[in-house]
Amino acid sequence: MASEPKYQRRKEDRPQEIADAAFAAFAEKGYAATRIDDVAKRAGISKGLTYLYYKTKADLFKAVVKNVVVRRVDTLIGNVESTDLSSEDFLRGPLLDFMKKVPGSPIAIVIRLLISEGPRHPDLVDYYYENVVARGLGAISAFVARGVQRGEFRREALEVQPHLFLAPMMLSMIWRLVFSDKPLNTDQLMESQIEMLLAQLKARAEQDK
Amino acid sequence: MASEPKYQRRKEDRPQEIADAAFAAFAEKGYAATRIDDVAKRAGISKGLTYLYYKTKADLFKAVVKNVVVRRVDTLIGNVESTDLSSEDFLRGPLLDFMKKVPGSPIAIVIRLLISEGPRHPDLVDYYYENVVARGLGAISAFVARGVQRGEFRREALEVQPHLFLAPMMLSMIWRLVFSDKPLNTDQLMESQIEMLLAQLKARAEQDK
DNA sequence: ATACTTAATGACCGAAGGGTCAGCAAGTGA
DNA sequence: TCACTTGCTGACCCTTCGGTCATTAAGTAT
Repeated sequence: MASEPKYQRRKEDRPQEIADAAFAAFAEKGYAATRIDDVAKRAGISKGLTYLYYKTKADLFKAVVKNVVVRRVDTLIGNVESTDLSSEDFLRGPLLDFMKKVPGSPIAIVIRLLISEGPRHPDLVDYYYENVVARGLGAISAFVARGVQRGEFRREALEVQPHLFLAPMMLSMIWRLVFSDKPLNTDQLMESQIEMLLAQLKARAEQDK
Repeated sequence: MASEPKYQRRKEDRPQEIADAAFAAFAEKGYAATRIDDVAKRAGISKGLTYLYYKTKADLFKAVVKNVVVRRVDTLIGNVESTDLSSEDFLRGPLLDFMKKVPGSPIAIVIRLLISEGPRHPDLVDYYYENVVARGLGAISAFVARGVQRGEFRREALEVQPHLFLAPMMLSMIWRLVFSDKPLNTDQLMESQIEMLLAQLKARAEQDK
């Protein structure tokens, strides 16, 4: 009678599994309060194995953040460039949908980690800035510029800071992270902002300053 | 010849001094990474004394947050109620000034702490919500309602969520906490938002939905 | 001066947890 | 089937740190 093997060797899958387990643990307890033992238990392996694939806890942290980022951002930014909707419809449709999803997505967790641990991992902050923030803001700026070229937006639209699109999304994210039980109609928040911005982008100049 | 006394007994001042030292330490390293020894050293006392005034590290954390909160919030909210400026001037003046200051103030630090440690201190989150967030949002709502009563704002202004006023402030705060070295004209962000909101609040209805 | 109270010290304890490594056993090839 | 490589285990080490407490000495009242 063959006895059950105690474990399987799965060199290929381990890193991803460990990173996933670490993400779950960090999400629940934060970086500092997460024990490597927890991560290992979640991944169904021994503590020692974690150190075979990630030299230190900080390395693991970095892998987790990059992992979550690369998986999602690219597809999302791609949409902005390839859509054939009118600028107005795109704002009210796909962009708004995206923004509504973010506060409840893993991206929010990553942001929480960056806020609390960022100062101790400046290289990670740079990585995140370049690959997410700068690209995201760039995509919005490009989108507005295209709207102007097409004659959908007035010329002054170019001066609107792209950050304004994201501000209510950030507030919603923080709100959910901190006051998870207090109600807030975050969707409406973002809708209102988009409408305000649209009014701003489209309006023909009516008064000179 | 009288020898220097090794220390002075200053029962009255110690709690405040310890809380201040703890705030500085938490601000620099975060809650989990702060050692009670650090706090004691900053306060110029021994570790043991800390425990005479605060039973646990968590107690100290709570004292710090409440401390920073109570000192500032009340005066700020008072302004909203006692001003004699027109609603429009108040928005562009004192409110805007206040919002510009917050991202660089200790309040930002407290928010960072709440974001990272909140889930482990639900009573603190509740305290903060009731004494800062709810009151702040309430003050804004009351301000808008008064503007409507005075005929400065249109009736629909009542439906604008007060959170919209604060969204760019939140984004600016997070930005500075995470990307302290990347430039961003946060003042302009908040100015634009206020102008957009003013347009929204004042506008006579031009179209029915 | 002297006795007394208590703020303050700092050595110490015990638990926790990051990181190591000697050895085990799962897979592999002949 | 047997030798060999290496993914994997888990006991262990050692430092760190929250929290304690016996002791000291600063202030005070008489």
